[in-house]
Amino acid sequence: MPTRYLLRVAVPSPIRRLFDYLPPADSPLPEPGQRLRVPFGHQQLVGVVVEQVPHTEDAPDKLKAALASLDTAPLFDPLQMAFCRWAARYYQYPLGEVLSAALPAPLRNGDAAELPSQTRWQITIEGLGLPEGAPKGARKQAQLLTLLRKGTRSAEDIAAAGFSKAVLKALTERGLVEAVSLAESQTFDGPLGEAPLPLNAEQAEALAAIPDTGYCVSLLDGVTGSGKTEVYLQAIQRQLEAGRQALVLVPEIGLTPQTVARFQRRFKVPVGILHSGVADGGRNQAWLRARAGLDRIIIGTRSAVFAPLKHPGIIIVDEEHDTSYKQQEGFRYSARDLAVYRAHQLQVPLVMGSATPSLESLANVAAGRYQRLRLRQQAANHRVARLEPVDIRNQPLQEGLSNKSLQALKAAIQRGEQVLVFINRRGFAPLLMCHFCGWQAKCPRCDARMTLHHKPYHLHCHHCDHQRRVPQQCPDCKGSELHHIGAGTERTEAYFNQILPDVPVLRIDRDSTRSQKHLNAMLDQIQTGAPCVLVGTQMLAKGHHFPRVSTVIILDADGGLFSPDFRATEKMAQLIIQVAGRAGREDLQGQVLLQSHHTEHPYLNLLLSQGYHGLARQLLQERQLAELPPFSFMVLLRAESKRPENAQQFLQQARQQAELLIPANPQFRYLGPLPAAMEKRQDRFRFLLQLQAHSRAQLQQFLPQWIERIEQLALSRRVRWAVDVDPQETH
DNA sequence: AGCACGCCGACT
DNA sequence: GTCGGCGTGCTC
Repeated sequence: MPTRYLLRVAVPSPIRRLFDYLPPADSPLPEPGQRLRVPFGHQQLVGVVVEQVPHTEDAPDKLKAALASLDTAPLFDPLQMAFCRWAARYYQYPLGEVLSAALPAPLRNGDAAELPSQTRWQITIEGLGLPEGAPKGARKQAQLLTLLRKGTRSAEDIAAAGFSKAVLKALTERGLVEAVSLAESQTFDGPLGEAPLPLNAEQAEALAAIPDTGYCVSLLDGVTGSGKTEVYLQAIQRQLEAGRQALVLVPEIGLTPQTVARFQRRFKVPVGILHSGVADGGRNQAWLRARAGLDRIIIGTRSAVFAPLKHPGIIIVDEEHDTSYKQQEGFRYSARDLAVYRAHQLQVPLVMGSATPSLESLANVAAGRYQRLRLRQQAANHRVARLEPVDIRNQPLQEGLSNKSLQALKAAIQRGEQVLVFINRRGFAPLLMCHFCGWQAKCPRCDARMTLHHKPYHLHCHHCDHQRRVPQQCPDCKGSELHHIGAGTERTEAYFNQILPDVPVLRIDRDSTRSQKHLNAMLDQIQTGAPCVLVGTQMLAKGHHFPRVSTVIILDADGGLFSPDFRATEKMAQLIIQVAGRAGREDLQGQVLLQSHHTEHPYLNLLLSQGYHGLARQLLQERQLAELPPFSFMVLLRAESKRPENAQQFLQQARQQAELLIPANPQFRYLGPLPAAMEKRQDRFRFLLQLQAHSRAQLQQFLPQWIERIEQLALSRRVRWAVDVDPQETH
């Protein structure tokens, strides 16, 4: 008698186990990797078949039947299933949730995995050559061109985006857009559009060192302007010529239309974009096209590391030091680290690039796991900006600026250049305080002060988004003198507007760039090269190129020197070098003024005299002495609760359980429970327990056993808890 | 995580 | 009298 097979299914639920189901009545027995709609408690979920099993281990009476099969063939191939299983195990996150995170939203919710139409509309080379916003006077046409710059679209997509047939027709007649069949977009005489740039000796050497096939991780370690992208492009070209695909990961903010346009200009192949700025439908298409092998280059942010590839050829991780590769909640994976495993699994080369490589990657080079490819030489039209400390001890400051900085700023503007002022605080003032009694505006839900914003005028908590109106008088003493203390981007912007009434001041921070249109308008204005002052936060350090900026002022370089976070100095140095990379390009000699109260601090001096790598060497030595990552492996158990004692006790008990498994010893250390850096956030009290192990294997073996015990603690259901493997933020 | 069931306070 | 607070338990 034939056995009636059961299906072992991964369901997107926080329960760390698989569930067995009877196969759905209608279809043939689903294969591993196929999606099912299943009943789960009182809801219905989309699960993925992991295995066909002849019988269930326990509770056969509880078995339910799957409701329907959602795919006729596996959506995940065996290799991808294995990749997700590995990720689930490494980050100790439920497989069902990992598989769910690997899919674009529509597929996650059970939509059919179908590519709609066989005809695609594509922007022509002429169309790409036009500036953004053209043709002038034809708004709809310009908008459609902007859409098609992101990649080809089917007629359905275009209609769904609100464009009529007439718009498409007009663009076709102007020769700016053309129809291509899917088959046609696959077959082309060669992948090249624009000609490759000539390589200098270092670039040629780097390119030659990247193998065509087989696993090999290269760290492309090159200063800004040394032409890393050209090396990526030519490495990708070889893969395209061999009929294979390239997966390119970029930081969240780095995926600008300029980046995409550069790839599209260079190659005639279809490019897929996977990132949050692309609507669900588009992302779904890109995912399916990557899987079908139709898109030959897939560019995306963090989650694109899960993109399926029919003919994998190479993986690129640009700006590998960028922290946006690590997801900071839920499934706390690092796309950069997963990319390494994926490249190994697919046996393809991986190239990571950065001007400021993470200490992790530098340690991997030192250990011989990665090969380092250095680009020290800047292109002729790039010159390194000079870093200059500005001692602001006992100096009069105007809105945070020293006289020296102010003079440099004015001089640059007078020379017709652009200036960038970097402040790591948005809003008008980080503190509202009563002059009479010292009352401060605090967030009712967090251990944080509320930031005063002027446009619109309100108080805003940057940690929980709580907002309230600004009191007219002190709520405590009724005093009417409320002082705005400290400066944020808004205040600095207002200050420059006041002292330089004829100079445009552009503020670039999360508040001012919420509208893509406004951001684009500002970027356009910057590109004109007319003198202006850019005021902004970290956003300025990423992605965008400002060739006419000659002078950069970093208002406060001290942040990274005294932080309890062991990564703070590394991050500060990366930020300074990245911001400096924005200055003094083309023909302008740039200068970067670092305002500091600690100009003789050894870290700052090392950075100034030996550059990023000099400081990195020192920091790596210190990490080694302190046995901190990357010389040990860290895991955090985070817990939060409205009752602080619950969270703290939970971690205490979790630690006891851990010590039963592995008693504390020099190779396996425990720290905590400790209050988190901001103990209260959104009305929850947060604590953490830190584990540091010398052996990654030992830690990985320990984690599932520990979590099993944690789940059995009564308190585990009364607090929110999460395991964070390789945490970025350790406070 | 959802979602239901279950047992105690301030409302139409 | 009931609407709803969140504690507790379950999900093949």
